[in-house]
Amino acid sequence: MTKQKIVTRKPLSSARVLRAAVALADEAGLEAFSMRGLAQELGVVPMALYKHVANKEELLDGMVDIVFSEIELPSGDLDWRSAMQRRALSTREALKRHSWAIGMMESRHPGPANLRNHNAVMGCLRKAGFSFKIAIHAYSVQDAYIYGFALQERDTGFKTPDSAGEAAQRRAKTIGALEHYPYLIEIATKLPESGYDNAVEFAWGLDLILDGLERLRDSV
Amino acid sequence: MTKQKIVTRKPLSSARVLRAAVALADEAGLEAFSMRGLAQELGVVPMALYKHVANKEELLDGMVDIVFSEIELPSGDLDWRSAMQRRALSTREALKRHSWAIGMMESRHPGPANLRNHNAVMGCLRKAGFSFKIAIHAYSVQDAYIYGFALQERDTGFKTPDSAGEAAQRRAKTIGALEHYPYLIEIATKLPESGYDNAVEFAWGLDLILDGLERLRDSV
DNA sequence: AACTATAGGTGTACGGTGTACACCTGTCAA
DNA sequence: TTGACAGGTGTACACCGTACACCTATAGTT
Repeated sequence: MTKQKIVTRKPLSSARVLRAAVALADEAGLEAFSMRGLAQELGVVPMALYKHVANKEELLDGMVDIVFSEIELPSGDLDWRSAMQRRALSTREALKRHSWAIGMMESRHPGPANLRNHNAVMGCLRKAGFSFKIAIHAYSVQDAYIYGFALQERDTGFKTPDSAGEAAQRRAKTIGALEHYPYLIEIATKLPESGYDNAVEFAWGLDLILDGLERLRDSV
Repeated sequence: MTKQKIVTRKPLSSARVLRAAVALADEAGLEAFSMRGLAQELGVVPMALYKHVANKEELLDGMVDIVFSEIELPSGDLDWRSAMQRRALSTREALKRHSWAIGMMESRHPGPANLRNHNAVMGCLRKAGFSFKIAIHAYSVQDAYIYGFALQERDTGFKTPDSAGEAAQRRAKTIGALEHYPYLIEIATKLPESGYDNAVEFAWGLDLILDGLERLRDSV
């Protein structure tokens, strides 16, 4: 009856804080993510966090690097196109799991996973025979597309998985408001019945871009 | 000496609040943009704003629609490719002027300018002969690219236009930290002397995408 | 065994945020 | 003349990030 507390709380650590932070942001969203909320989640007083993280900014930096760490690196065993495709899909998936990270992937102090990722992607392109200049271009288009798509997917996603009835009703109301926009009406009516799928959409655009790059691989 | 105040302040209006809000966000950034700061800018007490705007969310909705209103609509006088190119460049420029809007263009309640814009773009593609399905794809790739590029441009921009000396010094330090990332070192060394230009970069990727779309125009 | 340094959790407090609510005041219609 | 109303004001509340002083339990050294 000496050491044994009633409930010995596992001690904090920056890694544990970071993991909890990612989990909380995942389920609460970035808007509702606060130091105070995180502390509560960890059963601790807000200021306790500051013994393990300098401040919220640095915490966010670390969280973003966790997202980077979940992205598959381009494999050296594959041709460059397949490797790029896999890492693009993997990036989209990571951003779907952690949609709070979408606008922040390149805006924060880069962590080790970030550096490893960028180095590997650029390496894959260079080894595939792309000139430096074209490799930069190729990297830029791909990432712009990936991040931009993630943005759109987040913004146009059906947040509430409401019933088909509700969806139809809302669609009708929307169409009413769209009276003078014939092409928006076309979208509102045809899109739902066209079997639209974000994953398919993403792959389509990615293929278009990779096709274009393939054609340019041997340019200067 | 009855009516004449010392300085008769022009009365507020939602339009004036909105314009001031955009101006303030432009120069202060979204982070530093607050209702209280906006009120001060307008020489008024914070709560006065709420007589003209429901709340901050709705204010942001209106601000984003102002950005949309500054984007050139695709002209019917041009071939679809040129029209798309112009509106893409125009979008990028609007987002450079109002970089606070970058993550918000599709995430807020759409205003009239937003609807007009989307309707016109979709209309341009449909009239150019794209099938509904391909038009959706085409729209999606382009916008993902445009918004994603704006995101990257904002995040990797040289915020402080520091002197060449400082830039070189910082580069040297960066390179030191990059020891084990050969391809990042290549970027850090070659990119600055390669005459990299964001406008050129943007046009390059856009062309690649439009080339791809042109090839697919007559598909189903 | 006694002492002390330190790591890590606590409590309080400050200046910031958005905005609800009651209030006042000047203008215009009846 | 009256009274409604549009629009600016002042106060107050709950929340935010975090600086600072404090306490406490453990580990190392003597």
